[in-house]
Amino acid sequence: MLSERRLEVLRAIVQDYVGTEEPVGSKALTERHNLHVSPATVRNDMAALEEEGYIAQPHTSAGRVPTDKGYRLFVDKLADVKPLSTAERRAIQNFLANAVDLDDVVGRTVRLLAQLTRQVAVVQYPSLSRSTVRHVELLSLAPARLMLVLITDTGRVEQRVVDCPAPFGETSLADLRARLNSRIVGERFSEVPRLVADLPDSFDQEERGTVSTVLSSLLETLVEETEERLMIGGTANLTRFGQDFPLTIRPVLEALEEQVVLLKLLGEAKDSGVTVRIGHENAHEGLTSTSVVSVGYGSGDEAVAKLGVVGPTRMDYPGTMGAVRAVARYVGQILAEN
Amino acid sequence: MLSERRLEVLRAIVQDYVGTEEPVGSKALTERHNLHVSPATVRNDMAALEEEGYIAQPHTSAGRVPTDKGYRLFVDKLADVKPLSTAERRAIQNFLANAVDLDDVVGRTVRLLAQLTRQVAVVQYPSLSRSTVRHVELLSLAPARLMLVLITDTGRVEQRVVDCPAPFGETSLADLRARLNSRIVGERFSEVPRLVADLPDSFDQEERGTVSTVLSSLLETLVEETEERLMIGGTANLTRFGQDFPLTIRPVLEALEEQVVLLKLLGEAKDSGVTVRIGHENAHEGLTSTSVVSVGYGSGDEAVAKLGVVGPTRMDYPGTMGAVRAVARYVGQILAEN
DNA sequence: CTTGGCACTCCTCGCAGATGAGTGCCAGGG
DNA sequence: CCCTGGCACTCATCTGCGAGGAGTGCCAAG
Repeated sequence: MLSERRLEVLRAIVQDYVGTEEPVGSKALTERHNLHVSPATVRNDMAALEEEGYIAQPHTSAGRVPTDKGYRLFVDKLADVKPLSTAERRAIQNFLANAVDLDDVVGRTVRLLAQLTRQVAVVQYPSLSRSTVRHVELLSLAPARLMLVLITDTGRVEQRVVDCPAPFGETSLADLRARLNSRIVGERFSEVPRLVADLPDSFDQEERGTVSTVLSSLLETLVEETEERLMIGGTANLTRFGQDFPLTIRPVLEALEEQVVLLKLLGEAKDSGVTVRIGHENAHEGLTSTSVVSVGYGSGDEAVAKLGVVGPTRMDYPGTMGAVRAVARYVGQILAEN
Repeated sequence: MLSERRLEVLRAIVQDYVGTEEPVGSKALTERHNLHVSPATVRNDMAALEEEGYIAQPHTSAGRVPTDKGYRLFVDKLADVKPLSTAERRAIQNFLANAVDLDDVVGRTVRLLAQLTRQVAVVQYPSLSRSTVRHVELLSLAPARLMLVLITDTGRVEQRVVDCPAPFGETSLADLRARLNSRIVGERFSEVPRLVADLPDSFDQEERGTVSTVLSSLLETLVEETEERLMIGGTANLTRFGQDFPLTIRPVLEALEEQVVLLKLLGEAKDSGVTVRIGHENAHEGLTSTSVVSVGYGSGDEAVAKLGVVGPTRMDYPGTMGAVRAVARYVGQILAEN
């Protein structure tokens, strides 16, 4: 186990390195922090920390740099989430409150996060699977062609065209529409399959085919369109990474374009509380020199989606975590108000 | 006026520079192209071209590099759009044909363009203003609360919640829905205001208020949501720019995040034919060292939206123009088929 | 366990000279 | 009149070298 002071040294190293972006030496440490010990002592501590793998030196006779393991210890034990100032909080609330629809909410959230953290922001659209049904609409486009429109409590709309095996009268349609809505409005998506299973039974033989088709299309929408959408922003902040550029930035940009990768990344976050994945903890190859700070957000107690930021492992973790948490909270509020 | 051979020299310079990314000298030119003249002659021509402002040298005793003006002449007079190979065409068709909905079409188009041109691709969603109405749906959410859903012929769906001044019965609602649809289905958006102007008159006094509210909400949707959406991709290709990175790439990434900027950029494109904006011809400051190749696309003869790519001024114009044109054509076909 | 001292490593920076690609100009030839 | 070879000149790039300095590791003493 590391002594109290050694942890203090590690904390100081992380803070300094994040601030200066340069390897930090023993002398600078004693000057900038009140450690009450001499550089030589710090050197011994550093040697121990290096031995344990928390810090490393780029080359002999250079200062030390935290390793992924060092950052991990830092966020787990040494850092407190830094709450935002009230001014910032108010700014967030105002900015989000002006959103006019779901797209706008998500768009504003992305911009906000990117600006606050000066990093790349990723926001997932409220997931269908955890939402509830606000309304289902069936429209007749042609005698044997329907359009199915699904509206969620988070304001999302999904639509899909259904080709029916046989023409379907307006009255039957109205009937189906009414029965469908009475069964599933207000229910969670995951419940829907169970709730509609026996619906075809109550229709005439000849209509049953169409009803089944519509239902399977509905269920398909539920599953398939659970395909999560997301929005990203602040990619320009990647240019602050360092100057050894193309090598670093390229794979990150590539990863950011792969929605699958991002969704997996966000998916790994815990439902509640801020999750931090540091460097090599990220499975994806292009992101081994970045950290991902993510958190779930939702209109109620439960998370309906996640959001987060992607930045260099050398980032201001307390500040970033604070910003991410605060933004998630306010987005949740906004969604709840609709 | 420049002689035939001098134009030939300019063409050779552009081609070589695009290929090698390095200033091209007189000797290399004569070796790599069959100009049938000596380096000394080429030097004279180059001096003349420089005099006219078509090329420039980064510093004395370096090769020449085309200027924006040089590229302009090149694309206007010296370059033929390079058609894609049949294999490429088939690949495009297959890839696009598998799209399941509008989002998917646009998403695939972006990826396709980015991959073909190895540059940043920008695709605008089919614009509402030039589309026609496929269906309007009115749903009752609460006694005095409606949801308005608008479906376009290009598959786009816009929805909006309307708060009514007074409760509105189901029968009146069905009535309004039917009349609305019979008037505007199949019509272009720009026609809608005229077509629905007198609709409130045919309703009872007490319902008129709600009808007007709904209609104005509809018109608002038409105007406001003509707010164009777009999708971009292939930003990772920016890393191929050069190595003087942060300076170049940063403003470009920033510009790409400003939808307004991009929309303006695409908006400047002609409706038909490929438009090329080179370097400083782009109004936006961050894009003065990039070129934008754009083209309109649509399901019929008329363009409903635009798409294009953003890349360094030093780009393969014939190839890029060919790819952009081809992709636009096939996207148009796909949209027409729905 | 802490501290000051000291030798050592090795990165960074600046400078000088060599290299070489590329140019501009000029005089001669078709 | 245009093309061509020759030639001097410019200037960015590369290389090697030495000084400077930050930072370390180790040791012996408090």
